[in-house]
Amino acid sequence: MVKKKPSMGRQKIPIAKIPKKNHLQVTFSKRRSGLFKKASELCTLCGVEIAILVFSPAEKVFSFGHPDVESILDRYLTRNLPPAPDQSGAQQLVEAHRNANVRDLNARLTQVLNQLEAEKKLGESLHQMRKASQKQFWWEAPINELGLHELEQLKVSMEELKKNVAKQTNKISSITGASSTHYSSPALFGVLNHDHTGTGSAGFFESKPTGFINNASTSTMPNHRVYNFGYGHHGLF
Amino acid sequence: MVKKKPSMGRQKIPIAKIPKKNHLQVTFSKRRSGLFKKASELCTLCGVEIAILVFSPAEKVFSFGHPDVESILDRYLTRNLPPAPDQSGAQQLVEAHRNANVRDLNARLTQVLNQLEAEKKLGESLHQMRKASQKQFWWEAPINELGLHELEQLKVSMEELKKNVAKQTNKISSITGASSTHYSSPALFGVLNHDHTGTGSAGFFESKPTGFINNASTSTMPNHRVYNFGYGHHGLF
DNA sequence: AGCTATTGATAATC
DNA sequence: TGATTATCAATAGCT
Repeated sequence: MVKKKPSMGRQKIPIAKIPKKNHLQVTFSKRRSGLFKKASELCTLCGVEIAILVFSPAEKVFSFGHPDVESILDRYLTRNLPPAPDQSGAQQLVEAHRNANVRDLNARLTQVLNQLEAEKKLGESLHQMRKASQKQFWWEAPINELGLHELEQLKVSMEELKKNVAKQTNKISSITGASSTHYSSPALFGVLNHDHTGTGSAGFFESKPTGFINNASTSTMPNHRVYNFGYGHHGLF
Repeated sequence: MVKKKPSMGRQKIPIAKIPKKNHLQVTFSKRRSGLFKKASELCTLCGVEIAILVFSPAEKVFSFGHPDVESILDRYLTRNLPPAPDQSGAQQLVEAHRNANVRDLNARLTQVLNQLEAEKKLGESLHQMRKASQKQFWWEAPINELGLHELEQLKVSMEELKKNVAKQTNKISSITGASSTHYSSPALFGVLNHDHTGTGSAGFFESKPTGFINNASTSTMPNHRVYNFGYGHHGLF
């Protein structure tokens, strides 16, 4: 019998930046198509409109849109558009967008600062916890070296933390009138909910080239004139 | 003997508009979450920037963005819009100034976000440990429960946090201007969702046989903290 | 690009 | 809306 060599098959991978460039490229390609496929299914199943923009590190743009990217961006940007004096439509859009951007930035900054304050409290609790633990830097030791005693200490400490968390949580909740959602990812993602008039969609993979490429499939564009708003990178892991 | 009723489990469904409204709503919610999660994973794995806009039939907009929707839309729009044709020098100055402000804001925001991210990761790590600890003898198999990767993350997170909290705190304080530990600028926004919000249910270490997770979305929105490591979130509006 | 072994996502159900 | 289970779908590692 010839010994077959079944591939190792899929293996779990940590959700962290893939180090090997070529591997990353392959994964990017596969997962991007997977993402777009998911999006298209969601469009069909639920009759929603979706636009996805992906900026690869290589200055390429991949976009997905149903019915098309531009109309969705317009809907998004045009929401609550403040009346602007005399400007071209396009300029108006950009202008409004920029203003909205500044407002959002300010709002977010303040909000994040608040949140940070809360998180810092948590961190402080952690600090206390650590102190409560007899072993000072237990987490810096290999996990397998942790003994039963240390782990018991950890448990006690976490109970302490829980109380602080609950307290802090109440504080936050009362300060802010929570009533919205948000999502987050490695760095963080916001969810905006807006009232908006719109109708269901009809077609599926229609595209509306307006000078850009875009389809329900992948589209790319060269990157000219990068207007960077000063964004760094993410990645603590 | 009561006959058990194992669910039929997942069944294949045709990719066509779901007729039943409530069913559609459920599917939309689930798949939207899945889509956003996939996107976030892609962000992390490949270091790309992604924005997703979803217009639900219910007139709502759900957006996902890393680092954030606005900056990505900016990149997309500025690339596809022609440079402003004719502007007065003064206008240009105003523009530049405003852009500088935006850049500063973005820089500060990014900085704070990075720290917040670290804090959140730590919180998530603890959350995971708590969950694992609900099982009686978690310390006997912590590595299996959490996974080596997660444990490594925990370690890194805590080291990161320890180093940053004090340092960043000072930075933030100076940026904010006056107050050091104070919830300032109550501008015009307001929801702050905290990760560790408790529902008033059992605490961290209460021995509830049934696994429970503290969720605290205030209104009608889902809480996606259930994700794996590194899933923090924040609110916007 | 194709092929599988696995992991991961999710439809059905409570 | 959240949790659980049984399946189905996506994809990591190879060729």
